Amino acid sequence: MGSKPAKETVTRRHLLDAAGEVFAAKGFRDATIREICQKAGANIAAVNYHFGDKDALYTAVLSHLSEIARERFPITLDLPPEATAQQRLHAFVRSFLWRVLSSDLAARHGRLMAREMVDPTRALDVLVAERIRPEAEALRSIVAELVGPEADPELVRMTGLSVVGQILFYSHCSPVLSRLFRDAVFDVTRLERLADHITAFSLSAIEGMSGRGVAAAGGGGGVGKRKPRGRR
Amino acid sequence: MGSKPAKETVTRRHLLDAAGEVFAAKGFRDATIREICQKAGANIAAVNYHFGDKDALYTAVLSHLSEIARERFPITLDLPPEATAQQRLHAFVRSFLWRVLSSDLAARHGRLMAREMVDPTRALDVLVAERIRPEAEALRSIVAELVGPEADPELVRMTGLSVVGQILFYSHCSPVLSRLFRDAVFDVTRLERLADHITAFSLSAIEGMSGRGVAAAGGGGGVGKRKPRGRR
DNA sequence: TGACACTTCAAACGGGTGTTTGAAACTGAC
DNA sequence: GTCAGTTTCAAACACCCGTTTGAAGTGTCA
Repeated sequence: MGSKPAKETVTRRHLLDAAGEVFAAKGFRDATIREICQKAGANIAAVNYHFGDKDALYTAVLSHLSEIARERFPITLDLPPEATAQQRLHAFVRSFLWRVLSSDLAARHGRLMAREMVDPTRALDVLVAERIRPEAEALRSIVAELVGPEADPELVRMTGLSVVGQILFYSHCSPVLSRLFRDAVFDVTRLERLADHITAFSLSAIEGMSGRGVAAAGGGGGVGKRKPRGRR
Repeated sequence: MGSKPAKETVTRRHLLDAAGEVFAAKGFRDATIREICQKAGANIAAVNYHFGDKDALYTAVLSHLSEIARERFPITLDLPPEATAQQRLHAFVRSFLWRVLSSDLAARHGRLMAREMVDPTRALDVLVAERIRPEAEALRSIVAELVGPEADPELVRMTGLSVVGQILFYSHCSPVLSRLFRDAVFDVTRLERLADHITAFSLSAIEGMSGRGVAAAGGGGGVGKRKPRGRR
């Protein structure tokens, strides 16, 4: 619990930055303390002095980056509290996509999380408890509102997973994507278009699947392309 | 090119099996030759004698498992050539899901591929060229037929990625899923329901998004929620 | 200045890794 | 039984890793 606040020295910050870079690029195991220290301009013993050991450095990086990602791209971007479920879904997709693909610090968090999901370290348990579960619940409630109150809980769950699956795919498979398509760079407009697509795709799917579709109403902010009142 | 056929001795096969197990469980880097050999009941030098080095063993495992997966779960399961696009999409989703989640040998391939996608080794390039790209093209043509011939190629691409994203998510994030939901086992009926959901979700999305929607017609085999057709 | 706590440093330690080696064991044909 | 070819074996090698150590540097306050 209340461990010491960990004085913010300059070397400590350099180590944190360099470690984020190297861990994101190579993963926990393949990253070496020697490389991290060299990139940080610090001595090999600096990690052990400032953090204790490699594990502690890793979890420090993870929580640091995840805090950055959360405050830069909060799940409910700048939505008013009375936003429609459609708008909230769009905001969710958008913020997640940016967290994971935008080419700044937060993206390191994306790659780190991707690694952690496929090949968990001990840090995943607290990550699931503190970060992932709350946001999964947020998504669940959005989807539940879209699908309708009487919907099968398992349908709601699978639908939510279909949404995040579309998003995380771009993060998890980016090495494959960059090999499949040579124009696989994600600039701002590309990201926005992607967020629009995923949102429209999901809303359209939900609307079509739930015989009636609460989703058909709404019509809030310009989320999808156009919603031509689905045939069914 | 035509390297030697690699005599099939019993030790070689044991090594291949054990390596598949260990590589799938721990990844290339964390897997040790010592553990593989011990599991195979072979001497430490056996890997170098039969395969050359660790890298060669790894690529041998990868190509071995990917061949198994491809022949056990071909993309067009047992469809007749005149099957509708909807049926072909269902078969695609189903075979992919089984490749990745079914709890037999092929699933090792799934975990191995997941690792390879997030954290590529040198083997990924040939994997993309020989295995992934052809199947990506197969999916593209299915989606193109569903979306309509006049559709924007980028829409087709993003839609295809939305489909595989939903599938691979379950493979990539299984450590997270098993922590989020404690009933995260994938038995046969669960898998079938999942395949049905992803197919229905995607078809519904496509139908709703493409103003008209070729998908509306079809009505072929019961692909959506209902599932009359038993297992094979 | 001198005492003190904090931080950095070069060097080494112990352990685990993939790989090599040279001999031993085995196999099957003559 | 002999012998060549193949396969196994225990032991060692060379390397890289995370970590530790004890001394040297650095700034602060009395």
